[in-house]
Amino acid sequence: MSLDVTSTQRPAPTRNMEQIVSLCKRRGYMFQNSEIYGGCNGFWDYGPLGVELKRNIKEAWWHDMVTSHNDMEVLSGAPAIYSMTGIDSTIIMHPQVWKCSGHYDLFHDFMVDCRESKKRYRHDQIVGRWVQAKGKRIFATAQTSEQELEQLERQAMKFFKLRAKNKEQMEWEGDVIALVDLDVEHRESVLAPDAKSLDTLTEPREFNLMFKTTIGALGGENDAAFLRPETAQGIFVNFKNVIDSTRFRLPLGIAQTGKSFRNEITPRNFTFRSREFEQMEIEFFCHPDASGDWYRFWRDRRMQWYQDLGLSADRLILREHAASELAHYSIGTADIEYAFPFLPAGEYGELEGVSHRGDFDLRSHMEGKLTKELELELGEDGKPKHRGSGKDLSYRDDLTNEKFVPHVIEPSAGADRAALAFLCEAYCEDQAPDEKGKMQTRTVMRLHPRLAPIKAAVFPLVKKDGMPEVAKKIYLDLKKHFNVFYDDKGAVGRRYRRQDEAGTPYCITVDGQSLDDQTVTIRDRDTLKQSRVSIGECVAAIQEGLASQ
RNA sequence: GCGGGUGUAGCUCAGUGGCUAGAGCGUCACGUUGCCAACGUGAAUGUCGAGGGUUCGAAUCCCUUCACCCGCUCCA
Repeated sequence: MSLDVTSTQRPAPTRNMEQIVSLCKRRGYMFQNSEIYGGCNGFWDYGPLGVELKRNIKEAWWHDMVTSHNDMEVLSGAPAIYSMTGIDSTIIMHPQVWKCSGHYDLFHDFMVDCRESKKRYRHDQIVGRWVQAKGKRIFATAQTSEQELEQLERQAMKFFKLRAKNKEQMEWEGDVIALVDLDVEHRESVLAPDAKSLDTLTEPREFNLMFKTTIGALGGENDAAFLRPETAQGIFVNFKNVIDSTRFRLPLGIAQTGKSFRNEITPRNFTFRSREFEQMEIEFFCHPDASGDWYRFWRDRRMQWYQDLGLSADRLILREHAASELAHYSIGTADIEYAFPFLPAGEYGELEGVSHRGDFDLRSHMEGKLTKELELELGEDGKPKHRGSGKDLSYRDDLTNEKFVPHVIEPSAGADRAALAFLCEAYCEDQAPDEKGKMQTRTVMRLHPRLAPIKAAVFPLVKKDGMPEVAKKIYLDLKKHFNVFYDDKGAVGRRYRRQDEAGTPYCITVDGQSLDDQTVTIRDRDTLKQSRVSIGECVAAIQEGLASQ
């Protein structure tokens, strides 16, 4: 006897971030880290349900991209057959890795704040020039840009309260010089780029965007190392090892999941901007001539993956970076972005970046840190600023005998951001009838069955007449295949609703009829429909559900 | 880093100097229950974010600090 349910159509989900955060805490998806001590800014923990969700996401990714990859046939949209494999590298690596990758220089910016305008600037991006008018001499500044000269003039005119026609009253002296090169004793003459009064800039302060640590119990400054800010470099530095230790041939993708660390300046938006986060990255190595086609293949394939696991196409966009944003060696970079509920309408947050990186990374680890123009960056002494490994990371095609430095396509996804997006997408309040047939609000997490922390719950309809015994046996049988949950407490309707909030796609109920004919009902989370199957068919029925959609 | 807001039970929140800090939901036990949370009875639950101060007395006023949210900034 199945219920007569009318609310099968899917209403527009309520997407209130506060309610989602509240449910995450209440049901054990996510907790603030070190909460009993007041929390730790930018760090979040996964609870009993959250850890299963995140594991399922990572396992789905690894399964879909790596272990189940079909390397015998050309995939739809792919230029050719290709191989996939994986590695697992350490979080702490040789410090030179980050110097050659560019992270060391980029992640060590000195910043100055303006006390008046509250703006923050990179210290090395401010330039200025001495100027004198009305008997006063100041150092007017502007941010480095194409219009920096006009900006300087405008800043100075504003300060001296001069009209455009009187601007010749200003006497400029010397060339435009970087603020970095200005003598510190002149600080009180500096007019900040957006200030009206003098001397409003703070001391330059170092922003360590990488987490610094020390190798060795007695280590000092010479033993400084960094927690990786991305997993990608572990793949690049192991490229040669993978090629030499296997019989893989290009094109080849090497996958890795793992924690990365960045000192985000502003951790914000629940887990979206965390300082410790987990990545799922692929570095796909291919021949330079085909790299454009592979880039488009991966971009589209990764976009489709999120949709296959339930993210709505309406809330996903593929944002191609403009040509002006790209390093000149790159054919393209596309961000896969999701309309998170904490963002204003029309704005999207990045889930994954797919970029064409040319041979930048492998060459950097061969020769040393490269500029964006792919030239070796030199220090003041004319030697390489950061010396590479000197190892030959090029690839020899043993069929054509051609030797080349492979190009790389990098689909780089955030596991925590994916988890957050799936949770946001899944959160839904709909209407379901109570025992009197009156419609009640129901909170349900419509997670894809593959991602759902618990695949099925098993209930005896009532806690008597031998039903618990039958249900427990089914529970133990299912447990060999899936993460399942047993509950015999309270009214069955309440048990259903609890599973709805946990996102459990199926509830199996043992009732009076089960005792006679060895059948049970399976209730679908989204439609509330029940179907009756024999006890022996339960595993197959759930497996079918996991495979569908 | 700046400005604004918030912080009281697992969750949502009430409580603006005066009894032993409350409510709803949730949780647990027993009973009831034969399919969608709100039937009965009973129970547990709080460093009032943390530290310090003022006061006879502080969840409440003051200072410091931490976290979260919003807006700048940042997003390499």
